[in-house]
Amino acid sequence: MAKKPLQTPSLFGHEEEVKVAASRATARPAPKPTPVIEAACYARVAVQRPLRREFTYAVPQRLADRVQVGSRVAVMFARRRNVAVVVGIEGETDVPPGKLQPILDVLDAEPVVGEELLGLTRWIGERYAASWGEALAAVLPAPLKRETKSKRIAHIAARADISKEELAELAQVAEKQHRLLRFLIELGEPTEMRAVLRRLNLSDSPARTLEKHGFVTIEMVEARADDLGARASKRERPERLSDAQQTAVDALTLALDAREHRTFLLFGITGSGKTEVYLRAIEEALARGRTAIVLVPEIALTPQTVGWFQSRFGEVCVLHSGMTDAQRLSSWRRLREGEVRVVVGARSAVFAPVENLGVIVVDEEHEPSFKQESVPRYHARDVAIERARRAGAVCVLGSATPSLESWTASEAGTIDMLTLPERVGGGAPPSIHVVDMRGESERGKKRDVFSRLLTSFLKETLDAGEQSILFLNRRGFIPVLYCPGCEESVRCSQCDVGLTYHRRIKRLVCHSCCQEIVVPPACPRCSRPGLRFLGMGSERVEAELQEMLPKARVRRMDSDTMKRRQDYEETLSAFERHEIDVLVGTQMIAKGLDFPRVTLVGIISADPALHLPDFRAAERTFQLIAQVAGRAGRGKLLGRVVVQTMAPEHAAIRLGSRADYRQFAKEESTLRSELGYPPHGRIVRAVLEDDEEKRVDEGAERLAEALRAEPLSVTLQILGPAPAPFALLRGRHRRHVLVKSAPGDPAFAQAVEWLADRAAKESRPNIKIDVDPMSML
DNA sequence: AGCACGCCGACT
DNA sequence: GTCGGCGTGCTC
Repeated sequence: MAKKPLQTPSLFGHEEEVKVAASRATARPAPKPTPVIEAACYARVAVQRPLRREFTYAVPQRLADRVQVGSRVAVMFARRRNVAVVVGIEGETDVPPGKLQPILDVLDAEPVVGEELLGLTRWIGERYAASWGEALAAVLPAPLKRETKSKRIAHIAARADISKEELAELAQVAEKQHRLLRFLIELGEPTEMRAVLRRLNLSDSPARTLEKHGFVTIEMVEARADDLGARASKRERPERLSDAQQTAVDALTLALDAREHRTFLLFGITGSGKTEVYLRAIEEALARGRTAIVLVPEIALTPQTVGWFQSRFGEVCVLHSGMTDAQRLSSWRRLREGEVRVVVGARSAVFAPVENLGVIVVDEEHEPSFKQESVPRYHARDVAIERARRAGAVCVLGSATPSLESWTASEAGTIDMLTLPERVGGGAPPSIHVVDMRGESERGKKRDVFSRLLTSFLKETLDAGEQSILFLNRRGFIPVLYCPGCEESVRCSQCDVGLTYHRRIKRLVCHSCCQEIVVPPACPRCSRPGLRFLGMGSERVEAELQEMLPKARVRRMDSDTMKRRQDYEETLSAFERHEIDVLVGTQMIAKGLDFPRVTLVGIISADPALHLPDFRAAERTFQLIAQVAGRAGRGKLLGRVVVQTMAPEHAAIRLGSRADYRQFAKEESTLRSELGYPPHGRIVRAVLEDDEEKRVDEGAERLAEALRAEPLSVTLQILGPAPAPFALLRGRHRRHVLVKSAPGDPAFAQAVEWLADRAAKESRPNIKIDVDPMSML
């Protein structure tokens, strides 16, 4: 379908050629040849730049019959050759002829984007303060965003035999190179250079110098990643559904037949059979000749999940971040051709180019990973609802712990609620035990990791030949190195984040920028000795558990031990085969794993999530407890859950442990409404960043002041400027300004517009606009 | 975002 | 005297 340009591009593609030509041209005074263009008509075009407007190009006679709305075209833009998307065709233009440029080529025989996605991307641009072109870029698979076919990216790796002496010498003369090299040695394998440099906040200059001196090798490789096949995980098609499931399926089918848009909240506890409802809804859509999109959180997009859909529907397209560009392109084409009618994927699959959409499922709709944290900062759930609305399709939001936004909408009747109140296939819900850790320290005995109750449960479970999962949302051995002198913890000089001690490498690590330092003998701030380790991370939990239960087969699963996808697969299958008795892990093990022999789940501490500087902290904690608890007793065996906390009276923990969502939603909703937080209002957040503190301070101050002076802000609440929760991140100082509005206040969109314009005008400090932020971090 | 243009400090 | 830092303004 997508046609290649007629003439073969050079080895490096058009961009390079043009760049050379342009830089040569700058030597001469007038680089503009301004030929008179015979225009058949004019095309409005969106480019992938943060310019919130479109540009007009002349359509030459020879291309007139090939230029269509939704086609990709090649144009000169800002003196470079670019791919753009035609968003409109006009008979005339008021662009002065001197500025008008021609369309150079049409890159597709058929438009790549249909009317529906064109409208949707325009909506995204407006809603999320992005340009239409940026929103379109989120839709198109990477290869279609370039004119040349393949993309090569730089990978960097340290030489294998670098000596201690070489490293030590480098540390003396070139600090940046040393930091980079140490990081690469630790990684041990070739890694995408851009990502590494970004992580360490370095330019490519230290990397090039290291290469010149033979410490590292940099090579250009084709983008490539692991293939995510489906695993033979069938889900039997039950002959009968439970009454609640049947009611839900009937409601969805009815809506499908009405061919009108409806959004449903499918509220059902873990194990209540939500997946079967999705599967039936998709069956019904397919039976009516329509198509389906299933969105799941990235972390839940496992071969197992894919398998459920594949075994039921045969051909299913999968879209996820681990795929190569070529794989994504091929999935995309098959969907566009109508060859495959069901797609399962993460966030961006909401843009799958299917026609005649019947149903969009958003599973675990409360998951924060549905919010994209780069431009365009869209929320896939909200985009799904909007897309379904435009397509006259049914949207199903599924969750055991819905976002307060969806819950409130269903209570208000904006969306319809379907409830699955009980577990299908029997299986009693687990018993939940909250342990107040303030009562556990006893005559100097170390009980800060395992309470007496959890200890005895762990022993019993092991003796019974069953499995346990221990959860702690913190990596490392001990998270805090604390100075009693100045009552502060040792923090990263670049990020102002507390450093975590990792025993394996015997160093303090910043979990934000990966910088590592040796443990200082005295407090870096007040230079008094006597630094103390406080608290715990997953590494320490693992170590103490092994000490306590020497016979138990313990495995830790966090981003330190699971560097690659296959590590993850390997550990999970070992756990499934019961070669592991206790799995210790972070966030990674909280979701979606389904093991029938797990009868004990322990949350080592529920508190860290509770203290995040975020108005959703309580909601997150509630969800976490409910989710982790859902891992216990998924089979025939009875499950037990232990939740350890210093704040047992907190609503999130009190109600989370009883899985009383309704009550929690009620209490939390009241708190939010008092403060005007979502869902009782909307937020747009401006984050200002600069490496000079004074500049951000002043910039943030000016921005808040100017916005407050605008007439549009009379109904708005403008908070700040304040230091952002990471006031210093990778060496950049951060401030933020929050704008809150009442629901439905038209001033909200105006404020977004105002901020977007300002962000476009000012480059220092850099301003980022996040509409409906999911996190303040 | 890129990228070119244009104006002030440390090097051959 | 020039190379090169980054502030400013523009992109049909």
